[in-house]
Amino acid sequence: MRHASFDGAGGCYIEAALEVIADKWKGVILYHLLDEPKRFNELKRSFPELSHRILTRQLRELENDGVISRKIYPEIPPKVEYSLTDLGRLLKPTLLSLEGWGVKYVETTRYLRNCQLDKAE
Amino acid sequence: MRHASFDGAGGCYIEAALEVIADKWKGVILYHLLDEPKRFNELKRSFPELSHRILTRQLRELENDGVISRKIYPEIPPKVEYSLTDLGRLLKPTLLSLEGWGVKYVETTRYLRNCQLDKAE
DNA sequence: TGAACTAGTAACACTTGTGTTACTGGCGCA
DNA sequence: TGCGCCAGTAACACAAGTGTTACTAGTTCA
Repeated sequence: MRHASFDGAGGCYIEAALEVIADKWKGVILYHLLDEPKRFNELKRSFPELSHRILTRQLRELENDGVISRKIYPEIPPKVEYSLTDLGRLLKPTLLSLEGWGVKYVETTRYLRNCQLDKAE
Repeated sequence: MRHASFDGAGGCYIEAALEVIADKWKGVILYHLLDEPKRFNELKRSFPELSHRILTRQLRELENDGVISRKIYPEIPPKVEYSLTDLGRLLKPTLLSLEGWGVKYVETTRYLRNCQLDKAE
């Protein structure tokens, strides 16, 4: 499903961006990394519903896409820290913009839902 | 996979926003509607790889989410026009921000790809 | 001694999303 | 008469994404 190339026609860059951040957990993972690096289990604790395995994969994909970097401390027990790369940090305004719209969306649909309830009664 | 509710904790609003716009074609469809309403087949012609059926479904879902509206002109042959709702128009800065980051992402990864080629040679 | 911590990997099942094909009906045109 | 236009729907196949379970190794703590 990945595009091999992007010529920028017709909003292709939007597709490119969404391919990177739009998987189920990636947006939220990036959001949690916006301000500070986090360790693997630190992230895992942030998302109790997210399994070990899936977190690993999402992190690995984000790493391959160049938006986060993985730093391994050669300690026992192992310590691995995930942080945004320069490219990842550029996502901050975009993510905040998404969040802002998300608030409006949730408010609006909640309103619409209430309206439908009103009609139903 | 849809969330029933969003309490806003930990970037949940980002998830909410992504659930609306992040399906394969939705970002691009919205992008094409940013400036003017479009007819069904007009959109279809913009995406030759996108099948009739899929376009219908993506449009229907966007409509259910309240970001686009569907206006039927009772003519023969039928005319159906899709345009952004108020909520949809609020997405404009977000989509442009995504596009901007997409450009940087594509440039960066192209650069990285070149580097790997350099190494391989 | 055995459990829990760290950060993983491998094999598999399940769910969702995407796409294909064939069909609808009223009209214009050759 | 038969084709294409318009905007769809229905039934189905297939690919991708998500999630579950069981496993790894070295260390610390009870």
